[in-house]
Amino acid sequence: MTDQRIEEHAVRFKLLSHPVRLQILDILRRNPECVCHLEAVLGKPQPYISQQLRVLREAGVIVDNKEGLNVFYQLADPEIAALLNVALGPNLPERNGAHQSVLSCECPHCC
Amino acid sequence: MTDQRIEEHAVRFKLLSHPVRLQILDILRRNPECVCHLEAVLGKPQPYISQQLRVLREAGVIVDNKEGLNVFYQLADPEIAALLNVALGPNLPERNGAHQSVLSCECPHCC
DNA sequence: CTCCAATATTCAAAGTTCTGCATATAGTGA
DNA sequence: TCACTATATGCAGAACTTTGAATATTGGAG
Repeated sequence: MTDQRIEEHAVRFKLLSHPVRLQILDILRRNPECVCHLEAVLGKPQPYISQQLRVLREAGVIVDNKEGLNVFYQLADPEIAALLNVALGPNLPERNGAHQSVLSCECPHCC
Repeated sequence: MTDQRIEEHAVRFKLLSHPVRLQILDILRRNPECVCHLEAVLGKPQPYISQQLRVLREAGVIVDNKEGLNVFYQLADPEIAALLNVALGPNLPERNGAHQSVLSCECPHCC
């Protein structure tokens, strides 16, 4: 294992070592979601969510998808998905694909 | 997934997000090793290695085993082992159990 | 074009982690 | 006992992260 490869893996783990980012990834591994949805679920201010999304986006772990005014993010990294499966448990079929609407989110997917 | 469980997982990932700690864990998942061995392999000062070992020990991820003057550490956390398997690749049978002696380490296991 | 809603960016203060260095402890053998 | 070797601890400055607040951008509706 070269030093550089170790360093890359450490950087990856650092992305997962922040509670809000970890929770975002746990949500996004089930479905693509818009920022307002994450804001509603996590109960954190929108600029704060956007900042964490930026960190994940710039690391290549998630990708964004614009739909009108809304931006939908989704997990785009199979290795991260595998780590989440091991750490948090598998992304169960009944959760998978079943989009959970959230009262306080008014985006087209929730309403 | 409760906030507290997310927090616990984030703390776990943080342990793995440091290059020296990650390298230590990658070595220890193969064999128990003494501090002088890690010092020789990693090329870092001994107090620095001991400090990172302390972080891992206090988190319950490794345990220590005194043999005379030497202290041998080994991985003691199956979940961390599983994460390392996914991230760094499996701990291969031919590596497993075959202790790699290191020239600059003078401990009883290396000499 | 103008306004509004959704998201992104910037910046700075507070907190945390990293790292090096000096020093402490504990076990062993003479 | 004393000296020596292996390991552990404490501490402080530098570097990095986190978080909040203000502000900017972008796209759609009217």
